[in-house]
Amino acid sequence: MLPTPRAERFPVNTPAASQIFTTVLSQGPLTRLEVARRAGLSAAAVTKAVRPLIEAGYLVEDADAQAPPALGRPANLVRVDGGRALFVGIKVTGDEIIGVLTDLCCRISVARHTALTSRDLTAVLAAVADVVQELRIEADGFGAPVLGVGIAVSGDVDRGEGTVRYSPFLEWHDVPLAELAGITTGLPVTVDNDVRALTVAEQWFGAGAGLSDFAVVTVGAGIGCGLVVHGRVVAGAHGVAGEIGHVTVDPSGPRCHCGNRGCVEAIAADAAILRRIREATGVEVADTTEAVRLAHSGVAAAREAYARAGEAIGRGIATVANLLGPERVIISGEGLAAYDLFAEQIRDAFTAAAFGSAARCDVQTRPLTFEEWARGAAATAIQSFIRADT
Amino acid sequence: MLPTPRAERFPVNTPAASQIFTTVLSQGPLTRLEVARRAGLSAAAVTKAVRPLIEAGYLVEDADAQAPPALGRPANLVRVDGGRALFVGIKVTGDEIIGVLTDLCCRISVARHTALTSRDLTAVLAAVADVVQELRIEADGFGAPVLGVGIAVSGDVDRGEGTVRYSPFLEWHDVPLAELAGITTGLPVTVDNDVRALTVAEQWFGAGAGLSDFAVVTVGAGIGCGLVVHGRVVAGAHGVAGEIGHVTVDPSGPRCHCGNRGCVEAIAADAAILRRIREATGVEVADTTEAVRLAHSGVAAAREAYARAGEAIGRGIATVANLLGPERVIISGEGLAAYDLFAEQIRDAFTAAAFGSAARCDVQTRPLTFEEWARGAAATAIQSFIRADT
DNA sequence: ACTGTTCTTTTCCGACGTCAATAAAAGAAG
DNA sequence: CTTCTTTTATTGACGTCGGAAAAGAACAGT
Repeated sequence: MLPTPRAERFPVNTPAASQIFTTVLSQGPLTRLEVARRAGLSAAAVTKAVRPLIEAGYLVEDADAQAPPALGRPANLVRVDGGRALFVGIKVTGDEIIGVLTDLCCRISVARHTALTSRDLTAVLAAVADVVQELRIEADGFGAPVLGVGIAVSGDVDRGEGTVRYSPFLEWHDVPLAELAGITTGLPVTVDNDVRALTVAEQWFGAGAGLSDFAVVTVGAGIGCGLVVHGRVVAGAHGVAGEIGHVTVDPSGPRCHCGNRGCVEAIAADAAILRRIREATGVEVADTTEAVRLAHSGVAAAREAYARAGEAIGRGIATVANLLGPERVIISGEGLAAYDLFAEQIRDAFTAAAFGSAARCDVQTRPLTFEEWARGAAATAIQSFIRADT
Repeated sequence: MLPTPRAERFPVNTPAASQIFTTVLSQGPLTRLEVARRAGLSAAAVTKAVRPLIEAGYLVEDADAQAPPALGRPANLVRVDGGRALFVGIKVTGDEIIGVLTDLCCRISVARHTALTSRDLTAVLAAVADVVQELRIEADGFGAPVLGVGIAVSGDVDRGEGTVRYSPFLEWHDVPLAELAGITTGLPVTVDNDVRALTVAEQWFGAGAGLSDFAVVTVGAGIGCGLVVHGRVVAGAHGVAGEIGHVTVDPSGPRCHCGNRGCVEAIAADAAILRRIREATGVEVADTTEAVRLAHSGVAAAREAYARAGEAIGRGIATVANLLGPERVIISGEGLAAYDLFAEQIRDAFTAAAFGSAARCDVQTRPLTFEEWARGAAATAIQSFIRADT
């Protein structure tokens, strides 16, 4: 977001034009008329907005257009030329930095993992700069410029300011990360919360494309949730939003690190599942892979732990659906590796707890590799580049 | 919303102008410069938008401006002339119709209650027409035209279409109420869900003025919730939203009419409190007035029922705060008559269950008479008249 | 009276998007 | 093969909206 020297700028500033570009970006190849309809504009406006974008190389006409049973003049499909520009997305965790290089359509071409030896700001900054530098070298092979960097951090992040207000994992307070990383990398940097970044990726390049109200629920080490309401990601007045992990599902349940009992996260997060298996069997379980294996081999305690987790998640999703009435909920995260172990419970608990037609909400799952978190960061960088506030 | 013959129209159509008017309407008398700041526009735009509105009589310059310690040219305050136009708000319940006459600033001048003998559509329509007619006669005394009617109905209402999709109390399905009532009254009619209407009233004329993210929680016969996110009332993709009443707070709690156990509504709604007192004491309690009396006179079972209700409400509010991070939550409804009986529990449960800085959310209470529901309906009519989609 | 300060208005101008008309590109009909 | 119909894309004129900048207005000190 910072003014970085000689950075290439998107050749469009009007709200309508950036909305048109966004529509093409997220809703695949479209005819100009169809773009006009979906963006609520006239066909003329689309024609006028599209031309400079084609000239600048961001849009192309799809020559090999599939011709649906057409009457009248055949339509010319317009799509984004993903290869026109590249972006870097970075996910910072407590002990690792994951970087990806994506094109303008947020397709990953290269990924890099780097272990983090220290959580000091300077160490993280250096590691980030290293990863960005490596990916820029890779980028040379693609013949397109890298136009921005997105960094995703868990915790309380002010994207507008580009600061990390508080990160429990990194133990940072009020770090102006966008500015600092902008200096070390020489590129425009966008910083956002990791779950919100993932939500942006779904909104523009995933299962949320074209929807104005949906939710993303991540299952894994923690239980997170990104919300899109009225077409915009919810940020929360005080930096807190989407804390589905701390919705109470059982006041007499296990204690959560937040101090309450029976939070979704205290039942369905990886550590909670491992703990429950240990408490039931007395056997220490190393990691989730092991836990999944146990469950699949029929160990009752493991199966039961996953069933309870599924029920908690389903209830949490129902709570979101009851309050916001989203069109769709996308369940994602590393925890989905065990999806078959709790899919049924999620669905049953959701259906039972959803009120009235909130149950008509479409609940989907989407597998998630760890690089997807970094891809979310890239999505925020793309969003900032286009500077669409939608 | 229907095109009604010779209805007076608001002399403004541009988004900026209606936003300017809305800002003045909801944020009291303001200087033009201050309006510009809050609306994110230039001072010139405000001057240009304000003039025709003053000429049409909707705005006036406040002559008796309080002059704060001023340096430089004194500011001219602009405010809405409430007396310029009148609106009718109607709340339809299962057995009563409440109508109010308000001015443009949504201040009630007259109220009318009419018992409903039948829930048939024709009977309700006739009663609505009667109430509107009576209020229009009253309106003659104020020398201002009645410019619209708002009707609030509980259930699934499509405000855009002006239809009641489903109302459990009235047993209506897909009734085009706005159109029908428009014919019988000869005025433009807006139909909306009752809780959302109340939320609009708070957003424009109440404790939500100027906020872009807040929630209204109503406590009484049911537990409802209206949400404003990104400056707009949440309607829900399937007509369901804000169902805080069916957030589960205790999976082993009392059964709720929705089929689940331990919903907020199953613990904190009027009937739930009465039932709990009856089950604990064996004494049949007639109504909430009686229940409050018992609690005030020290009957332990009654006090405990209210305490539990407060805890459930506080947890429900915390759930909203954790998911959406609103700036403020406004607790309202007839149930507040017993506020002193559960205020402490609401606050404690909220503080305990709110995650991190979500607890910084400002929780307020606002007493609510039954006419306020009708006032909410009037607010939707005013909103439609100005046709601001904000 | 003059200056400084702040609010308000005016004038000018560029930009944006719609309207309506026109061109383009097919298949269908004769 | 020509002409018509249908649908999509483009063009240019036009009106409008809102911003920038400058001028004006209204007061308090000095």
